[in-house]
Amino acid sequence: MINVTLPDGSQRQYEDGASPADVAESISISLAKAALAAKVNGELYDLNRPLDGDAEVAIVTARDKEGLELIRHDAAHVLAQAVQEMYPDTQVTIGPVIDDGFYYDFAREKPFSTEDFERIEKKMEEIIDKDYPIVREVWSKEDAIETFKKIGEDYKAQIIDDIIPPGEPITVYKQGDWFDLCRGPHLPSTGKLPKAFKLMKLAGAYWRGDHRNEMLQRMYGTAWANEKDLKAHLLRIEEAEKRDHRRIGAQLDLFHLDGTAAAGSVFWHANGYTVWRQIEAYMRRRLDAEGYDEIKTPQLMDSVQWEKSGHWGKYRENMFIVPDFIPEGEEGVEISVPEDAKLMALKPMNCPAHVEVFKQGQKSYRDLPIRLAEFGCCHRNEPHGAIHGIMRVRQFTQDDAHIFCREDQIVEESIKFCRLLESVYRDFGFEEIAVKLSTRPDVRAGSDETWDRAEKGLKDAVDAAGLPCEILPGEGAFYGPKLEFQLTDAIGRVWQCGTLQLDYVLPERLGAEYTASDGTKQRPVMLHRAILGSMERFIGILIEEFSGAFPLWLAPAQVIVATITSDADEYAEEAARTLRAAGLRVEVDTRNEKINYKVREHSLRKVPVIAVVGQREADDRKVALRRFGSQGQEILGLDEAASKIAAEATPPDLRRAGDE
RNA sequence: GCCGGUAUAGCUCAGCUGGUAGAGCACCUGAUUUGUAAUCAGGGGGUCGGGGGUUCAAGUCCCUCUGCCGGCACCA
Repeated sequence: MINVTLPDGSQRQYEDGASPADVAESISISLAKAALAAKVNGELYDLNRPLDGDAEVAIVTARDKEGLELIRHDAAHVLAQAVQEMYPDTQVTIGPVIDDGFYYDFAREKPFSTEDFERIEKKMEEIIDKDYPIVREVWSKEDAIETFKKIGEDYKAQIIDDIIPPGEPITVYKQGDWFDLCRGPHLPSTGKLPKAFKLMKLAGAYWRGDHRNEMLQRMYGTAWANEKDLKAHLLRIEEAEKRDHRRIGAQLDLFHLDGTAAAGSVFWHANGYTVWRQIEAYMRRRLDAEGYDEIKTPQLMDSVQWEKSGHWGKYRENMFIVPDFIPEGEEGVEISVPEDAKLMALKPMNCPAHVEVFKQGQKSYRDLPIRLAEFGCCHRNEPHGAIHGIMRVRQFTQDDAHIFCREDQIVEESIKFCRLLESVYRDFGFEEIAVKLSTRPDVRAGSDETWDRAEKGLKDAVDAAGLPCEILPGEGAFYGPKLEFQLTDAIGRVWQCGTLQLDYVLPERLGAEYTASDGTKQRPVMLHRAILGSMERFIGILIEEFSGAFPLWLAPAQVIVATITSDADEYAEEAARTLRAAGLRVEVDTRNEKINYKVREHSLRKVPVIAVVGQREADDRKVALRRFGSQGQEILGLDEAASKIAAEATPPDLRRAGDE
């Protein structure tokens, strides 16, 4: 007999060899029906896998996180089986669970088409209807490799060969005639898989994620516990697409992109640039208050400078090179660059230039830390497939700064930075920030003691700012560890925004030094840091975060004064003057249109406040305010309205200053 | 850069098996002076992404280049 402890603490006895399925059945018929797998002493078990002895058992159903993952994992297997039955010339590779679903990578000469999806889904449903038992088998590594090789599954054989240590057994799951290498666990049979899945997209993916390998065909799918959840998910995607910054950027006339005229560079329109200017002004105030010195450095620098910094050797293929010469010859004639032309490069980053500024004159230990900030416009020749809206561009402006400090100042400066970043993100409405700490890579500069101090310094800084942090071992730059601060866009794509990187190397390479208290020359440590990351990316994320309905302080047009009849035109202009005098961005709409039409149009533009004026308001010197997102109206005296809206439109940092 | 898809009016899109382009919105003109999410009528606008080919004839078929979209790789 074996003793089983259930999650509620109660105990039951079972025959030797009993499985979680027996446990579920003994509890209730409905639980037996809903059971997908079990947690046995914390480890996930197949429902029919016999218990090894006394155990704590929790039955997993579709309502558990693990249950949903099982469903998705099985959906991937059923997909693979369906595809191989329909296209026998296909090899399977891997098919993991991801957020909201799964994917499976197939190797096949001929490309699949999304038009095949419907037929594949039908085939998957057939496999579910056949209700094949899913059977776990334990094979030896050698047998497995031989078997998979024999049936032409070279990728599988390779996976087993590479991943499984010699002599260790592997598990194989069979469903009908089809089987796959898999750690498991799985559902007891294919019939348990809810018909609440959908194939979503087709994409290329390199075998093992390495671009030197062949490209496989990846099928993405989504799978849920029931049809209702699936529908809800599809609806969420649809809603998220409406928030796409590229779409809203066009709708609200914020910016445009022209891949032919300037691939990967943004044409900012007045509306979008107004948002930019508010953000820039805000950041400038925050930096001023934190003791930064704002500077401006050259766009083009001699290649010699980039050689010194090390960028020329390592990152040249991502830099825009500009030969410094005067073209000769007739108009329309091909320009040839003289061989002896000096080469310049558009800056891909600001650091070397900031070191140059630091190096001017003598620096004492008393001067440190020196914090040099720049809204630096950088160019990077990104791979074409990487460009994405305004999130990943080839010309972008960083809210960059470099802190030159002594080693004993690192922790304090890092803490100050994390606190500032946290406060800034909060001001923009971001509560959840993902923080990653990338630690020392195998190949690195500097001693272990230095790395110990640096990594601890960054970790202490994040902790002090009260931010949760994930460690990415070995992901740091060769010159130092780094913190990355990530935000998520509407579709769930994660973007790096803020960063803090410790650097002992560049000051050395470029010869930055200060005079220490004992009169010796010392190297400063350099902290590369950005809060927003790039203006472009950050604004892109803001657009998606707010669906284009910016908070009042950021909105391109804050108030629209809209007339009902032309009798109120003159008063509308006066109202606008009053509102503008209060510091607001105001537009007037005196067009010969119905008020319904105007309200609709400005609501679609997501203008925060519509001030309606008709004869009544003109007579009483009032305005009827309608807020974006609400139906009601508030009638206020003109002066009162101006001061009230202006107070609401105060940027968060100035509001705090005003409160104190 | 790689795999797949895609490109028609300012925008969103229609245009079957080849027979020299169409809708809605937007825009312009006129009428309408209107009280909180679309007033009515008329009008203008496209060398169908570029180049090449097949054909009596190409938006439609083929090749190629470019951009864009979805992934992958990359992201100092």
